[in-house]
Amino acid sequence: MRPVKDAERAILAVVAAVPYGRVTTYGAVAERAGWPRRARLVGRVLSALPDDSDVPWHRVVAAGGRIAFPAGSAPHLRQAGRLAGEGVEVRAGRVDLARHAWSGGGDLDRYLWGDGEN
DNA sequence: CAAATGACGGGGT
DNA sequence: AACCCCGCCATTT
Repeated sequence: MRPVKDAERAILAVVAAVPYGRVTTYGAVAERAGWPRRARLVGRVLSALPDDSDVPWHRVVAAGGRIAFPAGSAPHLRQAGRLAGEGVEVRAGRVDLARHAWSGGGDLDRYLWGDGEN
């Protein structure tokens, strides 16, 4: 089994667990998915998502709360718009992580690695 | 097969 | 804050 496939599964599970109105970073997702220092891999996986995907990719931002897409680009505006729609304030292409960052938490770890399956 | 690329991150200037 | 540079690594040139 190609390792990167496993990573993809875990990464998507983590992103899917980010609550409405909260955000997290590529690095944090990688860490949480069990692939420390693989932030780029997270970006790669998200870039492959179909447009109709239910995965809340817009809740994932770069380090420091910065939106990873070039300012003014279509994807950038799309992400900023979705975040604003959830009550997350986006200013100068970035969000205040201190205020909106997702603290992981909950039953995610058990869901991923916990007892028995998955 | 070597070099470039990118939805990244961190440190230094 | 704004850059620049380098480490990182799967993919694509």
